[in-house]
Amino acid sequence: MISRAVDTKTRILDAAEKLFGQNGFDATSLRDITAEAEVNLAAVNYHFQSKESLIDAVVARRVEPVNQKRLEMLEAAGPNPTLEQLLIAFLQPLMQSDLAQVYPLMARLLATPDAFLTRLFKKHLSLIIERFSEAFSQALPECDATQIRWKMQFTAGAMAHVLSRAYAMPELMPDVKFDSQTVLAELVTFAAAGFRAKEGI
Amino acid sequence: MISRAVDTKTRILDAAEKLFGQNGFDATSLRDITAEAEVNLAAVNYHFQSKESLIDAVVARRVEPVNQKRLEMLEAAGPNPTLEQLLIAFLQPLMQSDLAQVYPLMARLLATPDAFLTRLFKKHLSLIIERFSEAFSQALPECDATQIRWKMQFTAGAMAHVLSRAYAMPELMPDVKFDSQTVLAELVTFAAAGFRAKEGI
DNA sequence: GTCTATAGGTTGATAGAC
DNA sequence: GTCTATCAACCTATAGAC
Repeated sequence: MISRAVDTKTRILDAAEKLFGQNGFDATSLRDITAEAEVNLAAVNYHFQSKESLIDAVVARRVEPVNQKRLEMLEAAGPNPTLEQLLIAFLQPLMQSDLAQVYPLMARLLATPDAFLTRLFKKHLSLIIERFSEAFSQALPECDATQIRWKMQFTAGAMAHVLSRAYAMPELMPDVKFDSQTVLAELVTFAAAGFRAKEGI
Repeated sequence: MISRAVDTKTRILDAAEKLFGQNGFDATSLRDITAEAEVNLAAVNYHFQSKESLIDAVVARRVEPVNQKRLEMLEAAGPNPTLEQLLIAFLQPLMQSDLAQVYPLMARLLATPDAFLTRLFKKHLSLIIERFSEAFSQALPECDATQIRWKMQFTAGAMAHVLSRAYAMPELMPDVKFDSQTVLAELVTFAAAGFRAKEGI
């Protein structure tokens, strides 16, 4: 349930974030959102102009702080960061446990290749991808730019999959407790080894 | 365009496969499908009972042969397969280039955690997951079952992400040509190293 | 098996009172 | 800013003629 101690605009954002993550963007109607937020239907079109603008606002509210933290951690790692430092700077700001409620939304954004969402994705992430691919290339000078991009895609896909299944995990993996700290460590270990691996199949 | 040289039922499956992959399950209406297939709207409910049954049929037609090939390759690898052999047996049947038209559909299935699709996913993949997790555990005896499951999740996520972006890749990675043979090799190398990596972060 | 026609319900968005 | 009421468009599914 969405807290009533905040203004209408925030309640709409909170409800939309929850339902978009849970059921997807297409399957969530504006009526579902206003019912969850306990606000009037017309309030959505008053505060946001359209459903697409609402999606943009919902995503931007969560992505921008994550990206800022990523760039801060990238900078804090100094001029010659290790591969592990780079992976943590990229993954940790999103996989923090206090963002667990946002995992499903982020997973939808990462894994839904619709035209509008792809545009949104590029708008919010092209700078991050650029900066980190430079850093990865510098950390692995023997690896060409194409290979770096594939390895980043693999890592992002692994992360997206974990985020999308975070809540379903107990069902899919009954004896495995989901703990974001542990999974982050597992993923960093996995991806770091993958980045360092040379061709030879 | 869907070929007219096949029967109505197949034309519906072909059109649905294309549009579900392109625009998602929710965003694709039965009208979209019958228009693309050039058949009458009522034919969908005649040949399939409902939209959910249609989705099931569309998925089953492609997943079952892939799973059969996976089990064949697993068996053909003998009693003591290498990690690389296991990864190829899991990944190659789906990432074959002659299945490129099916990539978007498979990516949607893998990356959409809706209740109905999760049920579909489990129905078609639980046997595969069981068999391969046993085989991975046997190939990496020093790795406990939980870690094996995470590493499989990471690998599946990397694969799903590549499949979902296969057609968008030229746009997201302008100077990288998508070639399923090359990407398969890159992914096997990446994942094999990730599987062998020990904790130590 | 294939068609038309339509029932019955939902959707995003807006007009206009307060 | 918030509400009610409503529009026009869309949806899945089915009944019934051929």
